[in-house]
Amino acid sequence: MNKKNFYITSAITYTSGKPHIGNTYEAVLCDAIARFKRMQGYNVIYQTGTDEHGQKVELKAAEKGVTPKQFVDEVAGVIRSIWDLMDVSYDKFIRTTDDYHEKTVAAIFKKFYEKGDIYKSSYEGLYCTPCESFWTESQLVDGKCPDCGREVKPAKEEAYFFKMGKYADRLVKHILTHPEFIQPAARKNEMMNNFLLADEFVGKSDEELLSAVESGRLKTKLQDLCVSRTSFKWGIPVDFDSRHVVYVWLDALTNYITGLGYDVDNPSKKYKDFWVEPLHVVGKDIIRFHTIYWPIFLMSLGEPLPKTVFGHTWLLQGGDKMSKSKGNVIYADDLASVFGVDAVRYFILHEMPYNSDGIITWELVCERVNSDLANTLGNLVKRTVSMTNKYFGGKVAPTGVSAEVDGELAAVARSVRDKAAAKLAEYKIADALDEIWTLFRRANKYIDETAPWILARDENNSDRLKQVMYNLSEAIAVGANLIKPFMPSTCAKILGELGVFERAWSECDKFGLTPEYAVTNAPSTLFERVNFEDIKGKIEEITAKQLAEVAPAHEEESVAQITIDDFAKVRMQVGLVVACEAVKKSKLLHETVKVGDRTLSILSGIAKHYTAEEMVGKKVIVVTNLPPREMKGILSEGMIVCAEAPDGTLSIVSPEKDLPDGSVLS
RNA sequence: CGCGGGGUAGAGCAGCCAGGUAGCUCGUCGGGCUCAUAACCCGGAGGUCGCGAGGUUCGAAUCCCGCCCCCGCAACCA
Repeated sequence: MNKKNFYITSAITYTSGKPHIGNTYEAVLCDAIARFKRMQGYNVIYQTGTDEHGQKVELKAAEKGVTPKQFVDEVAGVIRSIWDLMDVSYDKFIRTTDDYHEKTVAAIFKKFYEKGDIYKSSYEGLYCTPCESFWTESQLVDGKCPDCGREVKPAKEEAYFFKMGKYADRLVKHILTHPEFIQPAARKNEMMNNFLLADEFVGKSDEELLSAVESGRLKTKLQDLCVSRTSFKWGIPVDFDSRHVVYVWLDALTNYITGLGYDVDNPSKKYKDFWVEPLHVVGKDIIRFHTIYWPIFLMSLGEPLPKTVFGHTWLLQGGDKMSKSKGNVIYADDLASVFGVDAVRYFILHEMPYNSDGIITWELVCERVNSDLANTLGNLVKRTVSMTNKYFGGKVAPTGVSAEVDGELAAVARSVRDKAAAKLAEYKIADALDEIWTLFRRANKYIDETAPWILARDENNSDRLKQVMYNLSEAIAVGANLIKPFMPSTCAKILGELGVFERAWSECDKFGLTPEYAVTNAPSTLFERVNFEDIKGKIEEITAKQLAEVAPAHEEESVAQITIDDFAKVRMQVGLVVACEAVKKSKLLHETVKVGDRTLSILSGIAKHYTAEEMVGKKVIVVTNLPPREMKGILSEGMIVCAEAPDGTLSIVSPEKDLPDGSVLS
């Protein structure tokens, strides 16, 4: 009776605003895995939550005129309500502002310091005082602060650093010897080559790397990490130096153990029981933090490393990243209001390819839901229940009058459980769902093969017909049990229609188990078909609402006023593009522009918007008194003026009348 | 010569690691059926598997070499 323990976490969601469908996907993905494991008999703790500290939160709160705490309370509430709406069965919802978390993080930081893994030094860079930000040389715009355009000056800021290098060899060795640590495996190379290995080791085989580690020859490019900040206050104070707050990533990552009751001196029983082979599910963009910094923090604490960090791909809106200013953000609650919670869960779990990003559009959701849920599954259940009522008053039991096709159906039903489980073990959720759907498809086919309506014409076939109807219910029951982790309420609904209870995992590969089915006499429609044309109006409303929310924000942007003299400093002239070519491996075009009697070489980042050929012959506006600057080894002697739409589309600006090049703007 | 992923039917993907009749879902066309939600079942059309009449092989989507294109990250966008 020793049930195995299983600990799974999603990343905690940053509380800067309402989570979109992509964020929600992660919570639902973890939920499906957690539910599946529970069904298989594990004791599961699934932890999710919110990441609430940091400068961005502080700024957003100030904008709204509330305290950071008030701000995160509200957003955390929204996030949690969406998780709840989506039936996310988390066991623990942690907030990084929870008192035990803050206390433990401060203690961990102190332990690192006492151990000598954290040391005090200073961060040097160019500082913009009003913005309280450090910038590097290359980030500056025109030698000034990229945010506010004011002067920056060299400055030193006191900060604490973590000695990452101390653990680099051990980490590389762990990655090399634990292939399951970074999943999908393709991500391993990315981490090694980009962040860990020094250049001369990139591309070497695992064997060579391993021997280099063993003999102490391995070099890495892992730098010490700055783990404290003094530029803002909204964070966990360093307890022995209260001017500093703990770096948000150190704060956030430790949630995985503080939520279990980890304590530097006296870890809880729960922690010891569940921090065994934890699974972290995270977006592919933050794999780096979870496979480099987090394991190193754990090594420093002397704790075991997670078994697997699974980096899932993203859900993209029509191939683009979602953004409010494009009005194309899709939220789980909007989708659920049209399609229902389980339909949305099904879509996001099913539509996510393993290796590449998935695509979501309202139209794709519509197609998928109609086809897989309304047609294949919903209609199957409905026709089965209807016929059972029509022919047998709703009650069927096995009669033993079988045919060869019965065996085929039963074989599929018996094999589905393990096939789905095998896919799920590799985190191939979409494939697991497909396995289950083969059973529903097979059942639809079985109806055609047995043609119950023909059997019903002859009283002598009654026992055969009864067996057929029983087999159908049984096949549906098996499938319904297996979709529980993915669509919990649909599972319950179907079993309700059939008038049976859930079965145990050990019985999900059995066929013919139920003694009798007594189906409902009023079959319901599980999933309504949705006509895409009918929801277009609703989608437009949602888009309009988003755009309306964004528009005022743009107007509020305070743009510093300038004087007419300031404006006069900028010399803009009409130019004629006489030649143009694309610059390789960049989004730059290299134009040769005739401006009066001068000919300028100009680079502009517009290759995504204009081809080199179409630029030739265009009249453009050029800023001609900028200092020349070199990019990609080519000198740029001016700037072509462009207008940018909210969605990022760029347009060059041309004089409305056909003025000669060299004409001056004023 | 930055790093990584990808290019397979109109769309979205699997197959590639362990070479051997090119597969799935949707769409489309035709047929069947009538229990059911314009559903369900069957069949057809549609693919030079990015390019190189390249290499290895009896045999390459799959392994090797060269090239092109797309997408992330990085850089850059005067």
